[in-house]
Amino acid sequence: MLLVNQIRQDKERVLNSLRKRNWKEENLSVLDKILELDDQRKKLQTENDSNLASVNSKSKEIGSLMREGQKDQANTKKQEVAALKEEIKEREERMKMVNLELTEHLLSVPNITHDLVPNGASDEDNEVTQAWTKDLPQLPENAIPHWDLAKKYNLIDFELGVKITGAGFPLFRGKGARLERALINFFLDEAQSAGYEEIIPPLLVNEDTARGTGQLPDKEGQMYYVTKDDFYLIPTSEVPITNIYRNEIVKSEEFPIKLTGYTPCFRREAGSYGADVKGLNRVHQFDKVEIVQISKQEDSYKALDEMVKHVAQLLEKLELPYRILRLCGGDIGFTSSLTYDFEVFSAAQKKWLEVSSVSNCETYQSNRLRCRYKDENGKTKLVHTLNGSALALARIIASLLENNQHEGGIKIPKVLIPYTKFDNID
RNA sequence: GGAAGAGUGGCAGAGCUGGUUUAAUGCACCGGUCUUGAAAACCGGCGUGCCUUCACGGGCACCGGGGGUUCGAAUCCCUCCUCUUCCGCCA
Repeated sequence: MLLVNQIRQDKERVLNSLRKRNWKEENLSVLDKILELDDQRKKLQTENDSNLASVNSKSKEIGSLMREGQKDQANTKKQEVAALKEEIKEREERMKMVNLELTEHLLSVPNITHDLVPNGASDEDNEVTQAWTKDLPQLPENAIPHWDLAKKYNLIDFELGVKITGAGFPLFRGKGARLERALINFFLDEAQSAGYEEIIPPLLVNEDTARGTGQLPDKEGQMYYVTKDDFYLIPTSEVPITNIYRNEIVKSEEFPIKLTGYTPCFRREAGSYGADVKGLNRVHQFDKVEIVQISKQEDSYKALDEMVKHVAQLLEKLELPYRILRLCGGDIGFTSSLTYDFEVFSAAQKKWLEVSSVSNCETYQSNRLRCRYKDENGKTKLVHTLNGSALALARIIASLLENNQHEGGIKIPKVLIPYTKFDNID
């Protein structure tokens, strides 16, 4: 959520950002509406505070009058207070309405985009900032897509997943399960070497937490919800991990904060059907190792670069062909200022699959989280929050299986062999 | 799940028979005096959010969350959450 002051002081920038996100001109007036509501809010509060102050002082007077036994005068004062209270009640009612409407509008405004974010309407307009310049893997004509490979080598059983739960809940077994676990451990070890502290967070979160990172209210339908206890299944470990710092004032010596965590991720993916959901391309439950950084405002883009390099290096080590995209205004997430996506080439499907998304949310999340720090002048500032996948497992497995298939099975990349304890799947 | 007790500012800890305590005191922390330097001692500062002010400053709210009683609530009532202890159940 943006601060009203960001809109007030830098309205042009916010407007340009909304245009970059392809907002219709007629919807841009929401900013004026916000400023107007904020003015109303301030006016109401000033009036109300002075009434409250007057109630406070009169109550004190009543106290001393009572002690002196001046009952009549006290009663007169009491009546004055009663009148004020009527007014206060009425005004607070209005303040509530104004605040509600103000928040509602603020929530509808996405984060301000970074200048580097390219214009564009959809994922086709994303800017390739690092293309794959070497040859793409060439597979023979009869190359097998990963869902068939998974079946052939008994690595993943999609039908059993359906039986046990439903579509989109794959069951890993044997070397498939082992490969999954190998990747998790490999990613966690790499993150640890890069200075990230490992976290194993709860997989269910409460409403405050879901609100903190911006999943609520607008992405409500994307999360699984446990009605009996009002918990949400996490769509990514970014949610519980970033919320560690909800309502905190971070001490400056704690920076840089670098956290990593492996968790399963649960996504309802309501409304997405079709070719893309085949196999592991889009599932309701998948494993992911996430990296999170919480930084001072001036350090966040350095941190973003560092995270991008970290992810790139993982893909290098896995020997997977990848490219890096800078998301355009039409594709970038609501809460992000600047996002880099990583896509891996899955050679049998002949498709680029998104395996990581690294974002700087600047103060958009921290405003909601109320996560702050003191700068060198002792001024309280909102932190910048960053998160990135390092990496999402399902699609990595998909491309690993497809790209590394050969006559005698599926070859395991060298870095993983210490983890899998086998070098080939057959 | 049942019973009892408790939740106060970074920590400790008073207040909890409602009104000069709208939060004492100690520790920690920051600044100063003293000192060659340090310690000790002394003096001062020391929460968050919002409103107002060019500024100095002033005001409002917050004592686990929410609601209520009252002229006035940390203090009384209701409700939820959390923690501790005991019982039950259970990896």
